[in-house]
Amino acid sequence: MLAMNPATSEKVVEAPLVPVAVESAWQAIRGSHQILSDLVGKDLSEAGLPELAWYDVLASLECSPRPLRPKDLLCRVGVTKSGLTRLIDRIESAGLVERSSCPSDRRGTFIAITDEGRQTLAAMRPIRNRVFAEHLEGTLSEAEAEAVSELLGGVVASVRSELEGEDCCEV
Amino acid sequence: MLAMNPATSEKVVEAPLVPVAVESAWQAIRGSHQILSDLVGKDLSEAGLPELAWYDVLASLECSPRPLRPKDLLCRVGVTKSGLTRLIDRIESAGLVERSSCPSDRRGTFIAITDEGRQTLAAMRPIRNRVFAEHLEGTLSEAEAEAVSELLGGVVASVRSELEGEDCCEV
DNA sequence: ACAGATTCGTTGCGCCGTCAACCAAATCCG
DNA sequence: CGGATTTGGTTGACGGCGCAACGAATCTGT
Repeated sequence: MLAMNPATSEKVVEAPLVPVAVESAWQAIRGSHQILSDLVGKDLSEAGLPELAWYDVLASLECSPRPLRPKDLLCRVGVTKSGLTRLIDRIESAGLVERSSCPSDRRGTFIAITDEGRQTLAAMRPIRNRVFAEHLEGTLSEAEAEAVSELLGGVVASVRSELEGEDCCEV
Repeated sequence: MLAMNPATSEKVVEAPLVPVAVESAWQAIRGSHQILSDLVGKDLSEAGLPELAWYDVLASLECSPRPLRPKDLLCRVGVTKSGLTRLIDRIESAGLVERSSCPSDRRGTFIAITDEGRQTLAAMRPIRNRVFAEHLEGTLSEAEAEAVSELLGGVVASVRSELEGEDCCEV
């Protein structure tokens, strides 16, 4: 109702106009994230791992050559400091990790994966992989997966660099 | 340690082996989802919209030609029945939507967006769009966004069709 | 050396979400 | 029709998470 004479004005709106492609890309990201998280989370929880985040913690701990501290884990899991404290509490009381004190910094805590934690992780890994293998078979070729990884990885890197060390860090 | 003679066995492992591209695509999906949700959620909440999900509800209600009921909204937002009930509770007590009874099915409830809800949505839309415009500018071209939408949209559709009407439906 | 600022991890509080149970209404089917 | 099943939405109990405040340890600058 405001644009009375479109022939004389090239841009009648100055609000940022997001192309439909971006909008639907965003919806696709949300959708795929939710559906895949659900799938993996459900299978893992049926196999005995209560939360998807446990997997991230255990995997990060196992593949790291040196002992990790909560602050190192912060970037690998999508929670805040306090959330991480309680997450570790739970995993520890399940016997999969162990806290120990860090000698070089007496505020710090080392989080170490236990043998049981390693066994659990070993049991969960194929389950997790099977979900991807089964549900992406024939839908997302390796080349396509690489393209997704390239494009979205670029987005993540770009946004991270804009925020310039606000908090995150990623793998 | 098990594969003693790789020359004579083509496949030594039978556990599903997920290609690295799929793994990193998954990480990219998670990362981009988290970082973009954070960005949008933070901007919207600073502008007065407490949760990102409110936007989805309001937008769904506004663009629908006919009145919607909770069960219709279930697919648009990533929550369960009970979660949706309470979500609507909150939005309603903020005055942005209104419940009314559905005449054709007396178990049902109509959720209608109020004028205030429409105003709020109108105020939020450009804020949300600005986030994408600013942070994807120069990082994700329209063609690339389309590619992402195509690939991940395909994944979503494929998985949904496998699950064959388990629950979700999507836009 | 020392006061102030910063970092690391924990904790109290409140909000939000799921699960399971529930009630009411509708649908199915002999 | 009339009982059994299914569907739509709400509620109670419970658990996870973020925010803000805290205490302890470290770092900084003079």
